[in-house]
Amino acid sequence: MAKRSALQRGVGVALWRQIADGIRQGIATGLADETGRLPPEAELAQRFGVNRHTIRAAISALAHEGVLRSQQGRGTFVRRQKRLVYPIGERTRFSAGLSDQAHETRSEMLSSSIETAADPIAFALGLEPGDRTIRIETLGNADGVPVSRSTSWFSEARFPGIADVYSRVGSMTEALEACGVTDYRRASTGVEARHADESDTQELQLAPGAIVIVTRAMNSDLSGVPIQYSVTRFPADRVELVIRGDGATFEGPQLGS
Amino acid sequence: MAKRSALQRGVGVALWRQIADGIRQGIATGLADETGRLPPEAELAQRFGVNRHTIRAAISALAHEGVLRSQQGRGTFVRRQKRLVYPIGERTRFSAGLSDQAHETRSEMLSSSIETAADPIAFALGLEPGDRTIRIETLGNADGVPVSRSTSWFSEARFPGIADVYSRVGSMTEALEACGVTDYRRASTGVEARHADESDTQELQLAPGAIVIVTRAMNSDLSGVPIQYSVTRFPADRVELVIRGDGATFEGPQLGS
DNA sequence: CAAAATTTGTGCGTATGTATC
DNA sequence: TGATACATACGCACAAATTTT
Repeated sequence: MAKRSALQRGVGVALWRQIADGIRQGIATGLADETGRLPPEAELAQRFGVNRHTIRAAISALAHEGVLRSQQGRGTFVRRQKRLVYPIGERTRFSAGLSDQAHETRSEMLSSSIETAADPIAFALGLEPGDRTIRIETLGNADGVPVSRSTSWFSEARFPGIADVYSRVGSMTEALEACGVTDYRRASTGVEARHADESDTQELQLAPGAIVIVTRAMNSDLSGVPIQYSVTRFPADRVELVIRGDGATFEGPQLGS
Repeated sequence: MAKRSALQRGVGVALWRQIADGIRQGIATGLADETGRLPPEAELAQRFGVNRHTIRAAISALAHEGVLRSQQGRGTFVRRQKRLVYPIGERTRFSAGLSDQAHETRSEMLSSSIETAADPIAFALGLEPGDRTIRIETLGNADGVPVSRSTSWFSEARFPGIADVYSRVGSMTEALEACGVTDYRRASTGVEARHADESDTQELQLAPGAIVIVTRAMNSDLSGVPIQYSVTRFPADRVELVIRGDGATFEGPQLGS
């Protein structure tokens, strides 16, 4: 077993939170045994070099977050084990990529509105500043757990009723089909990562200090005309992106975790 | 300007660090003016709703980190403004993608070693467990700032002298060429994000609590035979990935930052 | 079935870090 | 600069639930 990375004091991040992140990370790399049971608090305390109270604070945070569950006398157990793999490629779609990894995947529309296109979005969609766009907010679930939170823009002139259709069918692919787009492609995807802000922690049910992966995506129709610009936030501890993989993913080593 | 996200007390992350992260994020979205000057501390204190001491602690941390520089009587200034865009596609290469964004990009070999292939890497490279691999550690720089930290594995049988060649030429593409690989393609890329650990903070010169984007990549030759497996860590506040973009990237809105 | 060992839950005192005023 | 309040972390002790002997 590799030596656990050293904790740092006095850097503005409490030890219990660093440990919570360490445990969360460790779960993916064999910290818990095959039954999902974590080592006892005393052992974790020794391994991390802290007091048992500090371990308990970390576990308490993860339990509150739904990652762990403790039982007096029995131990502490992992609730969810694996990360979802979200494939990104020319034919990226929400449900198609996840349906084989979870029992139930659902994309739900939260709200929609009409906006005057500001500069960057107008440029991305090939509109004039001042043209009207439809903005749609969606939440992606896998087995009841939020795994993505998207904001999408469409040209209102081209897709006037897309919000209504989408709210009924719950699938972007089907909604676009109903608007005359038989097929579309992912033209480009930007990827960033940052700390979750307040809206992330609420909408994705995250712990404060959690990490979100942010993608900015352009979808175009087959003739290359942009049809959709969207910004999506993924919880970094529940989702992993895979680019141009055929769905298979190697379980490579983590390196420094 | 969107309302700044509320700070939270008692969540294991000190206010000054939350603010430091907020400022770091805000720099990318117009917190500083065109000269790179930040609003005065008093104004920041009011905007974040904290005492000026707390703002000073945040600025001090960012200054120590090299992001800001304060001058008595003049103000506080941003040192680096934009994030590097690291393109990922079929023909992903290090220097080619960055050379137009920085004056000097360099990839430097830190060390190399010979390892017996463990399960996941052997599988990824199409080797038998027990076959020998060459492991190469590299650091990517752009204008003197670390922007990537990679660990790569190759089959020793196929590329016996690749470490020596690479350490001389400083380019993976050229090193592979010298070993008979005229061209190669990125077969798949896995993307995750996590907090920086101790080795990240040292090797990439990051602040504790910073975020790293981790990619796990497979490169194959033109006949589809895997030749390289690598794990790369990028500082999330210095680098942004773009997938299958032609290099152009839209400056879309950040949404919740 | 009973006793011992294991493991989580709780209480208290103290020292230090964080944030305000 | 101090004074104050709260959060964080430690150390020790013991209670309660569960498993093992």
